Amino acid sequence: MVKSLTNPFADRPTPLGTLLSFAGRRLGGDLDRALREAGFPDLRAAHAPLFLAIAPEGSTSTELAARAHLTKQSAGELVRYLADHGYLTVQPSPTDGRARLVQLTDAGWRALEVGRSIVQRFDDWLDEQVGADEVRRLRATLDRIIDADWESGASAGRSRR
Amino acid sequence: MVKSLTNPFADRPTPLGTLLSFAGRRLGGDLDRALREAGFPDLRAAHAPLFLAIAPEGSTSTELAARAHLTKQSAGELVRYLADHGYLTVQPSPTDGRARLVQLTDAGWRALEVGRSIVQRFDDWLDEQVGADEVRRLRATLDRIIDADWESGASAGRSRR
DNA sequence: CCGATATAGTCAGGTTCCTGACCACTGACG
DNA sequence: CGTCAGTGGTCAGGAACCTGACTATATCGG
Repeated sequence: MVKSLTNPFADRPTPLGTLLSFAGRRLGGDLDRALREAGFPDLRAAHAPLFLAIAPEGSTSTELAARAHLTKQSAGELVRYLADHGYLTVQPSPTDGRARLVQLTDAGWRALEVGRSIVQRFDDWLDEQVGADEVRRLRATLDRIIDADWESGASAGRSRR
Repeated sequence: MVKSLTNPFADRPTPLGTLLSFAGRRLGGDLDRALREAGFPDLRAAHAPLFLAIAPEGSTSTELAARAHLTKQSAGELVRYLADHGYLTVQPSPTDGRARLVQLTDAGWRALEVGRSIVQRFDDWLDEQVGADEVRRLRATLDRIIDADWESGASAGRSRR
């Protein structure tokens, strides 16, 4: 049981995008739970890419957005949340009047370390399940999909984010 | 440019869940766009697993939720939307007074066909990019992740959805 | 030095998911 | 044949994304 999953009728395989979303949600939920159990109930999976994108000397939220593949709006909201919860500070940039510089606090650095070890634990589990080699392939294929450029013909619309 | 992606500092690899979510969003967006261009501006990627989960004779929305890996609430909302837009009908089950039976309309069947061909087009592109073999591995690994059971020790909490 | 254009960030509002709490009906059992 | 655990579905509310429109500052070209 539990084996049925999507699509028992028809020969149609589940669309890859759907499958990726399922898997992403699954892992995200697991990470949320692990963070809660580790004593960081106010941190969630969505914050991970942000933490990883912050340069030691600080970054602007627009930089974070670009590196974390988010819009400026989403990044800005997450930054506000994390600042409110004491994981980072935001101060005006000394060199650019428009920009605001984001930096990790001590609590932020601690959270980053804990998060890293949790993620490591999952990676280890997966290595064991499917093999480190397979995991490498998986990452490579995902990278390929993420910055694919398959609009070939069609609607002209260039530009992204 | 555009090549940097997450995490240029530190040795830390992007968490796999994050990567999966990026890729899923990316493909989802592409599918949305393709559907719009194909003349179905009111259909989105999120609807795909639902269409695929509907049995020819009809299914209840709770069945759809289980097969599409969603909560009853999410499935119910999507069903309402698709019914409002004429892609499916909802009628009381003759055999169970609580249940409501969901079926595809003619428009629903047409949309299903179009969607299938769009997804096929992307699958072909990906096969060509990374090889059919690689894609098979990818699907297998994703399936593995989706119904993984890695809570080993910890918090006892069994049950899921 | 000034106007055009680009960039940093915000505000408003929508979509797709989720959890928790609840009601209505079913079906089994004592 | 009446209670009641189980299940189908809804309501309320929150999280993490998005697009589009806007303001304020920066920078570049003449």
